[in-house]
Amino acid sequence: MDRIIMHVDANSAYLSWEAAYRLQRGDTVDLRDIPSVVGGDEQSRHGIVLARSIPAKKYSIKTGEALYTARKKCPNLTVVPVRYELYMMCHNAMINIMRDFSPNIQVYSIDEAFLDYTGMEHVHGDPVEAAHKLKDRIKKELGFTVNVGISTNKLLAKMASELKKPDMVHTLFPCEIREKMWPLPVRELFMVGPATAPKLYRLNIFTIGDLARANPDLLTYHLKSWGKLIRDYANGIESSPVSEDARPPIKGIGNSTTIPFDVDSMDEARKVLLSLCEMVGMRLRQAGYCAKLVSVYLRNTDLKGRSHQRKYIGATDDTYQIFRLALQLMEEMWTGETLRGMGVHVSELVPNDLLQISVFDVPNERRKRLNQSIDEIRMKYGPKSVVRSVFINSGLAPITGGVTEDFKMMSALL
DNA sequence: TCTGGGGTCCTAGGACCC
DNA sequence: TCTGGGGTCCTAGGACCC
Repeated sequence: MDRIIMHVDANSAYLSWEAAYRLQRGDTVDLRDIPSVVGGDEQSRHGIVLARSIPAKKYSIKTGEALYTARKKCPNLTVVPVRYELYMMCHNAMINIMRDFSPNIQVYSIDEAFLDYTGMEHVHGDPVEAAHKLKDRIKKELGFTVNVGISTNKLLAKMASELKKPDMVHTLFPCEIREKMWPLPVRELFMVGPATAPKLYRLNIFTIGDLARANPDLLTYHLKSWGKLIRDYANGIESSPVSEDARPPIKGIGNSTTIPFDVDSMDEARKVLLSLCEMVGMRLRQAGYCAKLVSVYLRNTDLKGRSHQRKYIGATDDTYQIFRLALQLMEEMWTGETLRGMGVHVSELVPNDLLQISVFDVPNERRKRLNQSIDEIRMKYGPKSVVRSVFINSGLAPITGGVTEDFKMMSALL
């Protein structure tokens, strides 16, 4: 029996959410009606476009491009700052409305989720009508629009929700693939990115339909297993379940940052590294894991990145231990060139409680208790409540990571 | 004084073992 | 005198998503 899957996608999420919030607070201008973007802080060199309005799109402003170039395209562009707490609230509110239509929801990202409507016709009626009800309820109650895609699997539902925006319901059932999906540029297929698309062009594959009908051996030869995957997708073949709680265990935790100033001294690099390790360590302990592998990433002023990694004998969740290995890795890798960005990533995670104490581990109750109490204070009073003295007046954030300010909220969701 | 930050999965090549 | 072949682990890098 065919499933019925819906994919709900908030239109220009960050920007719409900010717009809805401002209108609610009495603003008279709707950001969605003017050229506007949500952008990072240029002072700390995080100045890129995170979301754009449809009028901004008309100036060919792209998500991910520098605010500097966006302003060149449109000098009177309105730029508003990011506000993750607001996004989390909007996300939660959207998911809650979705739950009225099915008990089986899979959150895909902050602005997208799947809904398994199979068997729900008896409760809420025809899927297309239900999708309209869902869309209209979100618009009326929350003040922003979504697209809903409907089909028999997650891939097609997602492709459907991308068709025409905003505020639309689309179906893309298998019998509609030829008509609605095959004429689209191949780049618009899920999993065909900026590296794969040019390879396909060279094989004379320009539309999703071209890919669907391409010789499988040719694709395998040029693209290995990737070729088979995207050819299946082009034919609408995909069968993963909408799984709410079977959320796979996390594989790794990482934090990276573009440093507000160029770094050429080991002293500064150490501080940045430490602030990254603070965040990684805290998140690792919060998730209840120890890590076996630590990786350090350096990015120079040409924006070229390199990484260097090493395994522990055993595993750890101690900030200081992570830092020590990370520092060693950085010293081995860094040739002294000017750095613009740095990252720390841990992986090969072992659940805390299953961890076997290796003979190499120095039992360090004192350090463990220290980590614990610092985490507790930070969870309660915010990440800035405990700060290592090296960061005072350093011009650096004592804890570095994209979700620092919202750590409490983000972790509450998970 | 242009280019974020969070993920997952896959592959290539070298080291090493039998 | 000769230069196999399979398997695993490790590391670095690249692909994609939001």
